[in-house]
Amino acid sequence: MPRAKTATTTTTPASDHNGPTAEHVVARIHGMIARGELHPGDRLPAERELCKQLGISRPSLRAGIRMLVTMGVLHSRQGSGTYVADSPSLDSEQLSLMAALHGFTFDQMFEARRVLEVQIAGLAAERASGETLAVLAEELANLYATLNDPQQYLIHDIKFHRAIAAASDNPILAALVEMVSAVMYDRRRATIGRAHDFNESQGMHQRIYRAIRNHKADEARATMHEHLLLAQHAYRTEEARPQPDRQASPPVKRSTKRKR
Amino acid sequence: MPRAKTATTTTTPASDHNGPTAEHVVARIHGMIARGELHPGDRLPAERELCKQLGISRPSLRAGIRMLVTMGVLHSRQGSGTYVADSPSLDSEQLSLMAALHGFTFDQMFEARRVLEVQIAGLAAERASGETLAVLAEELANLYATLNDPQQYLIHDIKFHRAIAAASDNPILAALVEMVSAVMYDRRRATIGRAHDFNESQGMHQRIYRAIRNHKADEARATMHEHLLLAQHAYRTEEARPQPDRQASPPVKRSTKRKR
DNA sequence: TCTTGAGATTGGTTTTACCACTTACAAAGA
DNA sequence: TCTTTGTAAGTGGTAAAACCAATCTCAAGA
Repeated sequence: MPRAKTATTTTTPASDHNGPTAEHVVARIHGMIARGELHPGDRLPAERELCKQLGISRPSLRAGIRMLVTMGVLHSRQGSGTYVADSPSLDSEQLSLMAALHGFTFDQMFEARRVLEVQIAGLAAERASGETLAVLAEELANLYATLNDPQQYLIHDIKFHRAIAAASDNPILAALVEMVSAVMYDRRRATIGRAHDFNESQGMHQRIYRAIRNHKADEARATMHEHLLLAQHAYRTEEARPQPDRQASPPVKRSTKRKR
Repeated sequence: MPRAKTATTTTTPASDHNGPTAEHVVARIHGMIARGELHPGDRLPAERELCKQLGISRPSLRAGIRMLVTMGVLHSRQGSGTYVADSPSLDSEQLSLMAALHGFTFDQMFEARRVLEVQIAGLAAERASGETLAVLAEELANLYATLNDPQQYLIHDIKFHRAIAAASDNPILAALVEMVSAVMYDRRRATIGRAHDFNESQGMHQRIYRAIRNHKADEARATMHEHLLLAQHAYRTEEARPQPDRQASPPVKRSTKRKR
């Protein structure tokens, strides 16, 4: 009878996870941040000193720090110190790994993008300022410049969509888009070479940009919606094309035990 | 160079991270999962053996494993082994920490929820099956049962919204909702005690459930939209109200000066 | 004033050892 | 024969000490 997983989950995770020590470090630093004792850009005390303050060994402290680094809350620089992150960014790798683990389909990814980015385009149209519009225009130009280079075009495609998310002026939504777009990029760059024509895609980008610049929220949403549907269809075409082989190596030792 | 550092855009490249060793472990296991050599529920080789295979020391291996555990891809059980996660779940703690770090406002959280959950309610209405509807109905009943217990009501409120996300049949969207709702819970449980009446909220839940059960997507979306707006307003009221005292967390003291 | 290099400091890695927990299995009891 | 139980092996968790590599500081020298 494993615990019923009280649904509160995560919040104060004395849950399974690792031993309490590493969690203790995370909770402690979490508390320092929540209490306002640590701000973005601040430097933490040296490891050898901090582990004394917390009364734990250095490996344990490092374990906790490593978790926070993985979460994107801290980042360490050898020889310098450990600092509080100054720009919010969710690590996209975990979504990427989950995608590989649980076989997220591309249709699901595009659906998630539609849910997020259609509304975000509307918000961006309502709020975009001169500065964010300039970033958007720059990425639009980069897209034009790389129409004949699929790999580079894909990169700037992602950046364009992220710039729109940033223009929505909601860091939470921007972070979510970053996650989803990262896993998108990971999987699509494998097949992007088989794409044959970005003119249609780029035309949509142009229209989206204009709608945002002119503060036409409805038009921005509608165009983004159409764009994502077309992109989804384009990807299906890429995927259907002959593949340079990607073996799915035979199953290995599946333990299948785990009662848990 | 396993990770895609190319499309990291404006945000910190996340390249610094830790040394390459831990990253190497993550990339290696990521590859094993992507290649289909590891499946959810599988058990990894013992640490002492795995570190020989990878040609690194045990602490380094453990550092990489700890990162994957933090991402929710693996989970370790002392005395038993390390296993591949069997249910997708993004660790919400990182969003929670980012919220504390960068001062996400509640309006931003509710806006993110609207962007996500309104469309998700529509998807749920289109796809909800008998089984998922049963889960929804159960949570609805739990809500009724806890109308007089704010803390419990809040918990089931979150679970109800998560159940809707699950009913959308898109694990990516469900994972995103879990993240956002977790940080929501963390911050609202501090003030939920000051709420005085959940009847309005519960009426909306009832209407949302009915719309989903009857497969009325438009109605589900409209009702969810209205519900989230009302909830946002209700929270503002709670926040403004004097605290009925409940030791809970002391007010944030932001007096500390920052020293770069 | 600018450069430079030595020393101190910091995080990164390894090695070794021990502890706490879990599991499997075989011996003892019914 | 079946059940119980206690031991032993194996697992992840923690700790300590030592060393490596990158960085920073700062004073000596040009």
